[in-house]
Amino acid sequence: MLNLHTPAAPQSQDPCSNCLRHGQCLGASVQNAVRDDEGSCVTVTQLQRGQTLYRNGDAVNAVYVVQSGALKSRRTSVQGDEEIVAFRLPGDTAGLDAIKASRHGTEAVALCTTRVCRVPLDTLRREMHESAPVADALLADLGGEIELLQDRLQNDRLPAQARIAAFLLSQLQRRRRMFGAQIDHFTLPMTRVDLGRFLGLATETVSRMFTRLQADGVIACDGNRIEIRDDAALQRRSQSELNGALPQAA
Amino acid sequence: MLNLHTPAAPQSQDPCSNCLRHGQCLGASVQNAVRDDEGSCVTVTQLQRGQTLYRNGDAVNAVYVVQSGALKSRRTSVQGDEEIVAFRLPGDTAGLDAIKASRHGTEAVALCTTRVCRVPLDTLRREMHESAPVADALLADLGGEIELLQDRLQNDRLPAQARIAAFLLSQLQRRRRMFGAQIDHFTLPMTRVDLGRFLGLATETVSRMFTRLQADGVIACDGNRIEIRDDAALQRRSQSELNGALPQAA
DNA sequence: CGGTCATTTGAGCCGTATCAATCTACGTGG
DNA sequence: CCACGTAGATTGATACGGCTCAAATGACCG
Repeated sequence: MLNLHTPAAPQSQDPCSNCLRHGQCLGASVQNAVRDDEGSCVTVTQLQRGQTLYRNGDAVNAVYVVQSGALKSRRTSVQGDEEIVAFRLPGDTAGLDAIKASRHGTEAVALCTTRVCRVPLDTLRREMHESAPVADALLADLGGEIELLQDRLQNDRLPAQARIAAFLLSQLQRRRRMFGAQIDHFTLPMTRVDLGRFLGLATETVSRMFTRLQADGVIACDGNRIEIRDDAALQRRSQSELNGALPQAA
Repeated sequence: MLNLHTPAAPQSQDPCSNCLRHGQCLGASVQNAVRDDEGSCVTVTQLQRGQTLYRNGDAVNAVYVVQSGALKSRRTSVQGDEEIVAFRLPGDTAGLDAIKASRHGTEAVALCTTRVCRVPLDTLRREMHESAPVADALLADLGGEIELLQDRLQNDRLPAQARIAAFLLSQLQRRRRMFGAQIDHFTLPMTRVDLGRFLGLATETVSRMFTRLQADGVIACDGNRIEIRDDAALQRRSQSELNGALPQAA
């Protein structure tokens, strides 16, 4: 019951100054395009864990770029249970999935303390015509969303262990792009329950796969703190080669 | 081995005149926008069953709107087997999934004799800035692709019978939008094998589900000719209510 | 007429869901 | 400070849905 809806008051000044990805996102390109004309339309908001950014059925007034923290975009299935469409990490844009419809078909909820950069939709639509960089950034984000969903579709057809392995690899790569290629451990912002709802697996299965990957020495983990001990083995398992644990010659 | 690559020579004249959806697609809005300036950049091409429109790795030079017939957009999974991302029916746009990357990540193959309307990508990108209708049509198509993939993700988590039921309903609705609400039968352009690769089911499972739906009187079918005998029952089964066959009192 | 491809049906097995129990961490109120 | 309730995580036992393997049939085509 901790879904306080109202986000904290937006902070002014340069919205990109505190962003983990300043200047490399849809929000930044809009901000740059607008700056010439008038004041800032792009505002920054902070959410606490569990707070909702927008709900299913809300009018689509803006899209949101994650600056720090993490969101989950969720849907409710016909049977009434939660399905997680995507996790949004810094640099990702949430809300684009409703750019066709006038109302959101998903909800966005903060997984931890999260800063987002709010881009009004009318600004976006206007600047898309005025500014080539904005148009490019928008098309890139939309195309990225499509690629993401296609990859997810493929992933959902792999056996459970491969889904987990592929997920961990994608998380690892995200951190590496952000913090450097030497990173080999990180903290997952989501629970096992969320992970199950994202990957289409029962929570118990998720847990069992983590246990197995640990037992085989591929990863080490303490709660949500994950250490990748064997990249290559994880890679093999993500392609459902089940012999990923053995020390292989060539 | 019947993948003759070269499509038939494009036909000139008004590209929309023979289209099942003339004037209501991305191609038409581009055509209208361009017509003012210069000659037509939008060309029509006919494909035979099995012909490839574009391949994985090809440079993305254009997107294609289906005028009549049907395409499948396919990918190859890490294990090397075909996965069908989407079927493209008249009015659908193929090739948008690569709008971010410079090369296609999917292949498009004709399921039967198919006419497509080719829209060059540079024209599209240019007119997107010049013409609001083009921008709107493009955003709508991209948003539609995202919605489609999200729906597919949900569908892939339902039991086999529900996936088939939901698929048949979606096909039925497509025909009804095109030919009228009284339609209750149609011919599927794809094989059971394709359907399995689309829905993430073994061919045998697809076949068994068709058999069961027939035995229960929900549908009748002769090969790919499908008749929907009980809309409501199909609807119930698409939500994995397994009692869909019984005659129900409210 | 023989080859290939699509479809259907049956038998058996395997992976994952489900059900159930336990354990921990955490926050709340007595 | 402790008793309690709640939520997440882990582990085991069992059931079942769909995949795999196998075989038979029919349609189409060279």
